[in-house]
Amino acid sequence: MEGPSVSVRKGAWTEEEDILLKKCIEKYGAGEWHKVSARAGLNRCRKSCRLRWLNYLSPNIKRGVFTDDEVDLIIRLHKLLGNRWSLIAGRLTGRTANDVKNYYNTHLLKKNVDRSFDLDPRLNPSDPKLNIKVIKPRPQILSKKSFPICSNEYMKINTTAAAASSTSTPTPASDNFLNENGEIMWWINLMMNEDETDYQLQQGLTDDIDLSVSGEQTANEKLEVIEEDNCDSLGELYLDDELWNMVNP
DNA sequence: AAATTATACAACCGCCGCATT
DNA sequence: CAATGCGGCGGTTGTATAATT
Repeated sequence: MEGPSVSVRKGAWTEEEDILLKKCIEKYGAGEWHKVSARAGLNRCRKSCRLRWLNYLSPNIKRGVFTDDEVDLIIRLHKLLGNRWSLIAGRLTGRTANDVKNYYNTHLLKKNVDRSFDLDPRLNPSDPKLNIKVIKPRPQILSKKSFPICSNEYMKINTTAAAASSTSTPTPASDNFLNENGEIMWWINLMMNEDETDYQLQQGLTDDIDLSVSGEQTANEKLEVIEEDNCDSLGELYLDDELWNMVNP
């Protein structure tokens, strides 16, 4: 069970609290968050301490405006991974998951939705008759339970190695990252090889939609057509009832 | 200049997976 | 096997600040 028996401080952190937390982390290291409040002399819960350190006080954090490259990477990774903010942040040096999430929600999401509605009058969210369903792409395989090697550390190590090796002799991305079942961990490959993008983006949609093949048209062929007409630049599919039934009979 | 609205982002909450007991 | 506690995550909220009316 969680939850303190006595009331703990909430809300914005003071400079004094920040100093206490910093000193504590410097002395004991980041971790054992349940001990931090006692060690630091703070009346804060473990989660609050952890969040404050990871999102604000840690010296590794990069602050300031997102560069064009970072924005581009966020868009591409979100298209692939969906709202896996920690995973996305893991590819952006110094950026936290909270930063990326906030940036996406405030800068990219709104612009994206607005642009989609401009382009297609069917996509007016205020019209209940349309019953628009927003399909956010998600990866096929990401569970740490199923594939423990799927972690930020794993990606950091292996993508770096792959990037280094690919500079001299480019190899197909599908050769680079396989899980223990021999399946392609394509979302990692994509980060290394943009040539694979189109194919993998299609694959990225299959987690949310039943793509059982029926008739002559394969699921991916169906998706290609649907995606072309209904997927916005950030990878979210907007389906009305007719299209929804088509891909999810 | 004041009031209102929009934006940005720090922080909280509830849930989950995993390890330990 | 169940209960418990922990770290971690994503969704959401609260609030300070900026922009607009």
